[in-house]
Amino acid sequence: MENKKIAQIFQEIGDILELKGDNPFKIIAYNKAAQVISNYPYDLREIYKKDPDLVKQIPGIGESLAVKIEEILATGDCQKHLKLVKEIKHGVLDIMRLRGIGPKKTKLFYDKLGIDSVQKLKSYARRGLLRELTGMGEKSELAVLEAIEAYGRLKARMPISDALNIAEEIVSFLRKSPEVKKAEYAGSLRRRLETVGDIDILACGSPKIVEHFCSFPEVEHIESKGDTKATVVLNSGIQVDLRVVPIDSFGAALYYFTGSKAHNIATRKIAQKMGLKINEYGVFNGKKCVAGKTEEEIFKSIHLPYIIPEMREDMGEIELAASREWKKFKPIEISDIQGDLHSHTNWSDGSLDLEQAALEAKKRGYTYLAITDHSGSLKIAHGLDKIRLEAQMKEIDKLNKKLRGIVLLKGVEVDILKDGSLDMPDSVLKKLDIVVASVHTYFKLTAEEQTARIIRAIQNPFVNILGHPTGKLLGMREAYEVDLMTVMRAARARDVALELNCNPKRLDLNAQVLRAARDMGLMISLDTDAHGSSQLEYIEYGVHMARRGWLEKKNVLNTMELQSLKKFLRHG
DNA sequence: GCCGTTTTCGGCCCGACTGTTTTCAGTCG
Ligand SMILES: Nc1nc2c(ncn2[C@H]2C[C@H](O)[C@@H](COP(=O)(O)OP(=O)(O)OP(=O)(O)O)O2)c(=O)[nH]1
Ligand SMILES: [Mg+2]
Ligand SMILES: [Mg+2]
Ligand SMILES: [Zn+2]
Repeated sequence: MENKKIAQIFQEIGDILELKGDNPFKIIAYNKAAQVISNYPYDLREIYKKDPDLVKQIPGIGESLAVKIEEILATGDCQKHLKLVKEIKHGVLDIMRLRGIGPKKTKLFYDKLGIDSVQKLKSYARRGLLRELTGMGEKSELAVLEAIEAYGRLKARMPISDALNIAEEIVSFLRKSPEVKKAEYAGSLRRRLETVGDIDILACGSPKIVEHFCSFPEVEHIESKGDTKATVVLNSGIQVDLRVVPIDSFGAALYYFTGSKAHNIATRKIAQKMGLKINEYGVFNGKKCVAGKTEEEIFKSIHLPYIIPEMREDMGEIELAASREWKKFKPIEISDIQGDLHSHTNWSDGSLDLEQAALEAKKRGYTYLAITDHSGSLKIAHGLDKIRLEAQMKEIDKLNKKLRGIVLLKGVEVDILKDGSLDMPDSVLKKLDIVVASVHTYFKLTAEEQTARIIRAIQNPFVNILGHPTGKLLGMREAYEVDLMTVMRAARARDVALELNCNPKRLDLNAQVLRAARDMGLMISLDTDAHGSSQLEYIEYGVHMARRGWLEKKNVLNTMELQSLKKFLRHG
């Protein structure tokens, strides 16, 4: 998918134009285009091939940017970008990315002192030469040094699971104070983005809350602090933003702080057209506040129904909410989930035995659980060979006679070998209730090879689900190169489902892919890939992610009752 | 550079904190 690269080019054009002091609204246009393209569900190359005119129908892409997209698709880059990159030293972009240093200061340092790298900046700051510049002083010079220090220590984007626990801790810490009437986490965390840049927390009550917040034991230092907001960095290097507003503004502030920024701007524009103004304190008609206590009120004031946080990305959700389609649209809920179709036991690299696994599923109110241990070629995972898998099948049959209220499905997570064949003979696969096929090796194939390999695997008549379809590990390993759209069409044609792997280290399938799947009627299976006790809980991450991809009950395989599920698994 | 049931020109979300400043620019959420 080249969308990411195109988005990066537009983002960099925006950054350089900003450095040069170009028209701020042009810069906004480039930034907006980058945001839209990076969240766009479809491969722009495919869209362009289908009909070049479709590209400029994407909101935020006009004539000029459509031409540049065409150029990038054809040549790998565009002249405007190449020219701008030549005009600046690359080090100045690094300077601009330092916290508290933006385009204006970066330009000042370069124009007046020829500073074109973080290294040089540090040396000038140490020698006290920055404070001489107009608009600079001792404090801002020190801030530059601190920003350079912080650059290495500050945590980059992290998987959502790394932030969730600490966010909940901070929220309960705040709630202990009598000053705090309400506290919630917001931002990308509340939208359940798979990675988050920081933790955003909203509290309602008096300005004293800010002090209390800064006294949280894990706070390493305070970046900024006022009556209504503060930014701190924890010992772990995680940044936490607090926002404090009066209780009557709770809904407006939660709405503002949940974002996304693009969604906020979009609905603020709608309000503007209606003669209203939305900010974090409420919706205003002149001086009069017409909404603010709840998020529902805010939506109502601009004639929109409530949109769930997971969808607020300004990627069409506002248009959907305003359309007739909305009545029929019901995002999937956790209670829709009937079972789990990918789990491991101590027969391979899991820790529970079959019965314990079954009981955990039953405890969740599930009616089925598929046991899908690894196949033999995965030695590190103690994969099952044909003999042991058949032995396990017998055990499961026996156990199912005994179990009440839960059915174990006999399955395997069969390894996809390098050539796309499967690590288990068809004669065994055909006896199973369910087959998950996944890639665990040879991540470095070319996109063409990997695509052909996976398609061959899912063309096996016994495969039901393609496991962790991109192989990415959040913050650890990139997705392998693969033409996912082609894989998805092949899967759709053969009634194979794609897995949304709910393990928080993976969250493999993002919102964009899920939306594409939804549009083509491709089934998605929300699988926890549980390897031990309590890991069926990962389904929560998956349901949130599914909602980000606009999935409804009907798009998700494991919302089916056992009977219809079995029918689907038999391919009709 | 994008966009349009008021507009094809003239707007483009709105506010808090910091530091340097005699009234605000820069940066960030
Ligand atoms: N109206 C408006 N709201 C903003 C703006 N910037 C940020 N916000 C709101 C929406 C964001 O979701 C929220 C938190 O800001 P963050 O910078 O932490 O972004 P967010 O949490 O969405 O993503 P992140 O994972 O932290 O990068 O504040 C802005 O320029 N305008
Ligand atoms: Mg955030
Ligand atoms: Mg933030
Ligand atoms: Zn697995």
